[in-house]
Amino acid sequence: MKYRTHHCGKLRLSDTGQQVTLSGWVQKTRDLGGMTFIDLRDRYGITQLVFNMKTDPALCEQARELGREYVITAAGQVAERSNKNPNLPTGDIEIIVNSLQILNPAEIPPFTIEDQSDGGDELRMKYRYLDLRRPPLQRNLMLRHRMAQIIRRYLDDQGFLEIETPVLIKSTPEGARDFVVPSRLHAGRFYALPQSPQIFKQLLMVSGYDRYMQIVKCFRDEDLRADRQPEFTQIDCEMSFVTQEDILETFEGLAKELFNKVLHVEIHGEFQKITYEQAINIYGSDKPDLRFGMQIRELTAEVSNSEFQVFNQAEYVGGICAPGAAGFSRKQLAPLTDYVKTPQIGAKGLIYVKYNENQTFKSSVDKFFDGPALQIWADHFDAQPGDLLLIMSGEREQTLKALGTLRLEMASRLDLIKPDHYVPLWVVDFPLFEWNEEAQRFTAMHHPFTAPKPEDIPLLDQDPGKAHANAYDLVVNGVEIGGGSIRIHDAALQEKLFEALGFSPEEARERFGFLMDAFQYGAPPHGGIAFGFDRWVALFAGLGSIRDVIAFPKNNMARDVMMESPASLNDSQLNELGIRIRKK
RNA sequence: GGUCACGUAGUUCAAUCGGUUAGAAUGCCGGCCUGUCACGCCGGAGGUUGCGAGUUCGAGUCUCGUCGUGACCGCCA
Repeated sequence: MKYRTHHCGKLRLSDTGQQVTLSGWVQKTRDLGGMTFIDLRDRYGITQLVFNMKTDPALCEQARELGREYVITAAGQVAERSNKNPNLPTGDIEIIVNSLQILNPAEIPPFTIEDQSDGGDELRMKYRYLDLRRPPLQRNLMLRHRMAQIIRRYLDDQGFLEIETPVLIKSTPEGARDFVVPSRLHAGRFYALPQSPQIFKQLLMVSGYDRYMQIVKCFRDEDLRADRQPEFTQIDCEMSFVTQEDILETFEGLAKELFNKVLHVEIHGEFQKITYEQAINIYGSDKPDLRFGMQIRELTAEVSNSEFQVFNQAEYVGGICAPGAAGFSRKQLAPLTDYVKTPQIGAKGLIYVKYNENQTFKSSVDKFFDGPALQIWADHFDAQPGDLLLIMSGEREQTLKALGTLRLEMASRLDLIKPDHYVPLWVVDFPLFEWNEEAQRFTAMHHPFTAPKPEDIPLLDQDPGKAHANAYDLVVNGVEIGGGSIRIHDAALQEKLFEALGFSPEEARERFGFLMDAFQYGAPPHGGIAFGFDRWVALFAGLGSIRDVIAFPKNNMARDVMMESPASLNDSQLNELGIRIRKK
């Protein structure tokens, strides 16, 4: 027998009269008594089957017994409908069925398999294989597939080779926590799963594969978020004999290709570039959303000589100008103040200045600042009558960060963010190091193989915190899509960096000796980039969470609630691995 | 490690200030129905209010603990 001659999205009016066979899932039965309609679904669409009590009562009775999600094969003749359904691509036709076979009955599913399911997140995750039957999820996975194809083709055209790297590797001291795999053949030793193929792609450069790419799983044992999974997919790339400019140009091309082919969005001209420092000062974030303005402006100098102690004692005073928001009532301002004072944001307070339409001012600091003083502030923000200034003060870094969060919050409250609007940009000149309070030492901001800017190499000894790197991120609409750097290709400089990061020479040798050895044998200058593929797909799908662009994701406790992983091992497995579980 | 929210019928939700028999929609089951496509109409079944303790004359509602789910902070080179 033949299961199908066509799929369920295929048949049109022009196929009328054909004898066809379709297979799929019963989406819905509509039993009218004398006749029964069945919507048959596969991943291509829905086709209506029709059964008539008058022409074939036995078959019609059989059709009435079908439940939701039964898997069936139906054969029959394509016929024009007397009542057409304009909402369905196949809505002009139906199949007058003359043979029906149940391939597999189905339990009643715990939620509806429709565009808008009635099921909650928890239930849909537990029955992920049912959720994946729904068209929105199928569209997401198809989008993901299509983007992967475009990426491979584009990079192939550019001469990149896709080369696989190992998944069982060695734990490295820097960066995220490693997922670890015990070795049976070497009891007491462990592999680690790669946080990224970083070292391997650099070794491939040493080996002369001057353009490498891979769409590859990476693993990080850290706490999860809506846009973070313990295993996730990177578009991992590396190039030799290139400058930062060469890399940005190449991958700007990739980004434009994806925008164009997938979203039909044409991005004209070069992507904006701003430095890390600018991003922090103007947007309070290293991944700014440039779909709207409302830039942060510093006011520290302007407010320094007042009676207002809060400002006088602050390292930093700054704010944003919310356009047209002077009409905010007390009822709207109070929750905003509460919002910035939540522990997550950690601001001490929020000062507002209403620049009224009649050019007067009303502020929460009227006691300390008169009209002319506030006018200076307003001018500083290029505020128009009708705007609302929101000011915060405190420690510089923390206040900028809080202002950045407030900026996003206000944009959403004022509805300033247009969907289907995309503003990509490069954030460049990241600091080489950041101070880690917990470890009381510098850690690499990007990773320990990132090259310092040549002019900053002397700073490694004098003031490492001030050194910048040839490191860059691609940011779109406030989402960090990818990042990379020019790498160190000199063994001596690499050694110096390990030293700056606080590794003893022995430690560096133990962990990365093979890399430094490799650099002794003719390492080309090289650099690269890695993109968060899941995030990129989610961005294009218009989703805030990457879960729905991953077929089988984990929940926010890193559990797979469908298969119930992670799970215990039995004693014989543990014995074989030489592992004993410590109680509590 | 921390903060917050939620957990009631298969499902999505409701239940006033702590008050009497925990409701609705949808799904499900049965019946009727020949042009439906959110089919319609009639009827029916369906509940350990996540779990445990406490306060109270009385707890879905308040308190504590616990488990689960989600969001965020820390963390994520």
